[in-house]
Amino acid sequence: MTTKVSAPRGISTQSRLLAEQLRQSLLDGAFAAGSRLNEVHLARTLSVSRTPLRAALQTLAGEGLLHHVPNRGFTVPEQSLSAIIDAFEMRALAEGLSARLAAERGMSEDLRRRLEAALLAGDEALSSETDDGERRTRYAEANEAFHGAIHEAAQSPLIRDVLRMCQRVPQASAHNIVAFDIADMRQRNAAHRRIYEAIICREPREAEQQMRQHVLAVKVSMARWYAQRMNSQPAPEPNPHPALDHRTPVDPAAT
Amino acid sequence: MTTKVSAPRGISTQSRLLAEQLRQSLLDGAFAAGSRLNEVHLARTLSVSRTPLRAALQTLAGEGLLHHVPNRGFTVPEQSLSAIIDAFEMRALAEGLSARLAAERGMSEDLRRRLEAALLAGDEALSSETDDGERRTRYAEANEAFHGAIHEAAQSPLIRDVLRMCQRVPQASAHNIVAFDIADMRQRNAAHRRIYEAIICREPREAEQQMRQHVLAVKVSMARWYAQRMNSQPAPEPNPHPALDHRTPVDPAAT
DNA sequence: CAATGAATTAATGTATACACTTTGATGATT
DNA sequence: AATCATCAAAGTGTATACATTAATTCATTG
Repeated sequence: MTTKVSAPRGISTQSRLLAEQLRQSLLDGAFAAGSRLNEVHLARTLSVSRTPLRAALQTLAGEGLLHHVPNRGFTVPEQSLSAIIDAFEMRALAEGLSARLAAERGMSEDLRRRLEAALLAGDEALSSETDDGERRTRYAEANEAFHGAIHEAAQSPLIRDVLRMCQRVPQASAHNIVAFDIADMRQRNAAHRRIYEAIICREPREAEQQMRQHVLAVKVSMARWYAQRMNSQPAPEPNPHPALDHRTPVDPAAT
Repeated sequence: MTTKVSAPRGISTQSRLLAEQLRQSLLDGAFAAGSRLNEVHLARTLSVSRTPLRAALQTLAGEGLLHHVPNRGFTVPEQSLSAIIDAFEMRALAEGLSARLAAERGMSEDLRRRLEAALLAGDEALSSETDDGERRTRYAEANEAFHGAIHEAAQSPLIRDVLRMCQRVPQASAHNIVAFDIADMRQRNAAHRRIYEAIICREPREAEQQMRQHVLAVKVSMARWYAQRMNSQPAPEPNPHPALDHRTPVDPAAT
């Protein structure tokens, strides 16, 4: 009964915004694995109609972030431990290929600067004397910027999408560094520097090799962390994120 | 008008069937690269309403088989030569990982039989004295069965999806063997046998290595074929498919 | 005549009504 | 009491109308 043109439209469509928003929530683990997404409920919660919501869900299902069963709707897929390991293995190969291509194709001035900035940001995050949480956040950002610049340099939409697919297992995502202690981070940072060198010196094989080892090292950290966590805390609850209980609005400020 | 329940429904939904059908058409190259898909037209052609059609298109866009721009609809992405090469590189790594996991995790009796059957089918296709087209078709089937069995043995949904993503470049698809001559096929078949041996003997590294080389060899064949084709036949027309030629002309001014 | 811009047309995005399927509950029958 | 049939409730799938955005046409003007 509201007027048909209720919300002020931006340049993008509701579907796109919804997809983006939900993707982020899913990667943040806001929805419990295995849980079912109720369309009417979610639509009401987000103040949209079912049509754009469904469009977004279809997209995310295509990306593998959701599972769809014909007359039973969309569910959040549950990831086994082996699935997480596989995701790291795959990501190591894809990131390696990405680094190799970056070394082969060279980096633009702009990208090179971004890469160096990311390295410096990593250094700074490690040397600064803030509290642990803050350090993690800042290192995670630097880490993501570093890898992102390389992905861009590779100039391959396919690899970008493959990497995105690897991150559909949130634990294998590039911005997940929860498993790191400070020593880990230092080692990762050193590895970044070696990768950077290899790319700048245009040594494809070296870049690929270094990058693979780098990602596999992350895998080991993650596996170790998981093992500990499993022992001390038998019920691995999904990340209780801000206001993201699946019956509360995803983001109060989101319009 | 007709009653609402016009078509006899199967166990699946229209959206799913449409997605499947369109995916096949896209992989077969039935739609010209760069062409725009008109929803109303396509819906009429396929005798469905726009809603399930759009659902299918959303899914395919999520898979990367289509491109979507907000108020301009769905288009078939154009693949550059480098994109094709990248797809092979990525596929080589993913298939390699797949083979490695198959070797690590072992094959069930059923899968082993299927693998052997695929090998025999390959042998037979090569030794039989049918015409060339028939031989290709049969070899392509054997090839797909061989790789499919390995993918299944790897038991990794992620890798399966990554491989599917690699095949969104139709030229890099496992069932595309148009570039092969008989000598090529024999070499491929021999490689299959080596891969089989490695997997059965539970030698993960060997399996991975052999598989990578195998796929990269296919890449070389394909590249050679493409080069020839480009010289002799500058206008590579897309495969004219059944009743799906509704194409809206590509804007000639679009560069 | 070229260029610009309003009006027309077509195509996509969204809302909503309705049909179909699933699921859970209720009650009858054994 | 247990089992199964039937039905009600809720949820998903589809059709269609309408809104909005892009593309085209055509007239006006410099």
